[in-house]
Amino acid sequence: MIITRATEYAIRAVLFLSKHPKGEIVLKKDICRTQQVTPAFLTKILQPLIKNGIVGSQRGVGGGFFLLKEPADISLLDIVEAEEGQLFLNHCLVREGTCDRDIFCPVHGAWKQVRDDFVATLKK
Amino acid sequence: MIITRATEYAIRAVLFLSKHPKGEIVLKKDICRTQQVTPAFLTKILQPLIKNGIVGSQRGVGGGFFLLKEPADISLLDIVEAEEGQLFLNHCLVREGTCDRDIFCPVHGAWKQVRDDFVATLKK
DNA sequence: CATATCTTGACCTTTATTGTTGACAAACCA
DNA sequence: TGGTTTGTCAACAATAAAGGTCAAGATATG
Repeated sequence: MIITRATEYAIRAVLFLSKHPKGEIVLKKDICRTQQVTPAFLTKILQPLIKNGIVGSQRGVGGGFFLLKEPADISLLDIVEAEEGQLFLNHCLVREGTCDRDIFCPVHGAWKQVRDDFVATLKK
Repeated sequence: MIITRATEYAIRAVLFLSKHPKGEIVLKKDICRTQQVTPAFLTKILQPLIKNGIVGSQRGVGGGFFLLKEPADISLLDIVEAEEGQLFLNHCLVREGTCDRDIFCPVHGAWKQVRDDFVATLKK
């Protein structure tokens, strides 16, 4: 019940990118140097962010990465879900209807609320 | 970012125990039968609950397990923390002061709030 | 075309989860 | 007393997930 290091690095990378002027391209090695992560691993971590339209990339000489959104419009939830997939907390909630206990299980509703509250807080 | 199966079984076991009259001893095999978990694994799962004073046990003929608290006084957080240890969500929060970024990192405070809210919801 | 840089997928290592097993301790009963 | 039932505990094994590396390929620049 803890976010992965990949997610943690992703958050730091976005934070680092957000400190640069909008549209400015940041070199991978600059991110690595400041965030203490190897280039190979950072590459892997950035891909989900790119796929989810949070970060943009540019190849070739002078290429690198940059934010595609306003920093204020990026929530922790966006990054967490980009890296780890949709957030469920509890196995029963993974697929609605999978858990045949939802009708009588008093905890089912509680988990749903916990999840929803958690997601709501991360969105802020 | 999901609870383990061990925690999930623990919650079910507590739920099952709570359906029995207070103080009534429930056989391990009855818990196993109804919750689809092997006796050996259930034994392992129940130990942390016993160590944390949530469940009591009785050896010998007619022995088994029973709740030590009123069901209403047991929160999901009690069970989750018994099984998985204290909840942090984020590595920075694992040990206060470990993360030298807390002074300038805008996300640090956010995670702390997310964690606190999450814990508060689980307590209910 | 040569170089810099990102992309992709396969691969490897380490750690955590999910169980199982067997020796042992305590309660009960005859 | 001694056997039976049941919980306790620590070690072990299998599997899954996380953490991380690498090399071949694609694309932009000059």
